[in-house]
Amino acid sequence: MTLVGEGRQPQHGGTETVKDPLVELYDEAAAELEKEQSSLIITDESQDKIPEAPTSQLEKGPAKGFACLAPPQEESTQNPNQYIIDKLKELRSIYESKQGDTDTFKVFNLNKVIGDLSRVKHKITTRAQALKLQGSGAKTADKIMEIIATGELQRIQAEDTEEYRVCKLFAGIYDVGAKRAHQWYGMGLRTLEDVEKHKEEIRLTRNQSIGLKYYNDLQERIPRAEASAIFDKIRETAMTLDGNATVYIMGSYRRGEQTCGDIDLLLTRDPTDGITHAGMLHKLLDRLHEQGILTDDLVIPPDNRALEQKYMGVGRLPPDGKMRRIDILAIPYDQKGAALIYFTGDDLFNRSIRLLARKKGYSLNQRGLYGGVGRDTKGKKLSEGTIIASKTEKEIFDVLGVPWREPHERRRK
DNA sequence: TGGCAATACTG
DNA sequence: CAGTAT
DNA sequence: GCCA
Repeated sequence: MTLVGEGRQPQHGGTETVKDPLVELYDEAAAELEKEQSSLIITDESQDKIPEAPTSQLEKGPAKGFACLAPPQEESTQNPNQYIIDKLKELRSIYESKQGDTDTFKVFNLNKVIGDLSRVKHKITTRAQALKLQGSGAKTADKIMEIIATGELQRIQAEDTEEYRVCKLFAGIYDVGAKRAHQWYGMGLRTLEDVEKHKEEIRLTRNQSIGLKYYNDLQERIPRAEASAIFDKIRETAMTLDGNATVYIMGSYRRGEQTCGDIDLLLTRDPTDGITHAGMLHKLLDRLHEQGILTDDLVIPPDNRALEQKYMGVGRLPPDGKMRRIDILAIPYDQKGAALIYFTGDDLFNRSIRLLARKKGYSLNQRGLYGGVGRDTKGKKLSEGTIIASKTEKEIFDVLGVPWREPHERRRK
């Protein structure tokens, strides 16, 4: 066991050559890591040999567009394009609240642009520069130029309607998305009080009621120190159940962010003594309820003996902390690496690295990296394939030729 | 012009 | 299956 | 919305 010392490592593994002109940046980033977060996350990254890559579709590494291959973002320095980023985020928020299929991908695309924009260190002033950003085409470049020229974006003002605002309010309720939000708007609802008042007619689900009940608390970010305190309590409780339990805190906390959207925990246990964590999650949940840490369950794992389970719920720092979203993922010990990647995110990084895996003939999910995956002509998965790597993050990164990225380097901002 | 990550739960 | 969530 |  080493403390977060997954270690930095060569630029690429496997057979691919990912050219990376900014190697120095990695070293700088590495030098400035080793922060408080380290002490809490214990990752056992044993150095297993890396299996050979399957016959790859790609001769040379993908040239661009993979956030997981891009150099880490600079810390602290105020971004010179912040005002552009802010406007694009507003636009993204509008697309998010729409229902159409294409809107989803506009969001997807804007995420790329915003990601690249927050990574770029020079101020964008020309259309040519705007066009160079990843995910930025003619339309986006025009928008960026408009923001530069006027400080505004007409598109935003046009779409900033009552319906948009109300739907955004509704979609803040857990288990309410764009569809239901617009549906309720169409029924004439305008406020959270309206929703409460008409809960029978609109057949508010159990989870939506919970989401509504704690609306304000759940909208708030969680201070890092509080997340840490909740994590400590839960870990202690787990340790009383089984001294060999392993509990990690993941998500935005592991990425080193100062506030977290929710608390993501990972639960597992080294089975070398013949004992697994089977059944442990349910016991843990019971204790956490007794302790007043957990107050409401959103999704309880159906099979309490399974090694892989996902719990979603609401809880707080007792006795009277604000209500927080808490997820606990139990996973088989040997899938720790893949689970760490999945649960650490961020989502853009995950999508990027999964896309890269697929392009190289693998498939990556929360359980591991698979080779020999059968896919139809459209890329739809037909067969599972065989597991290639899953124990450590590094092992998976190596096979994919992804330069090592510390958790705090996996965020787009 | 089709694809854009991959998977699980609820009603 | 549609919708939501991670 | 962008890109292969």
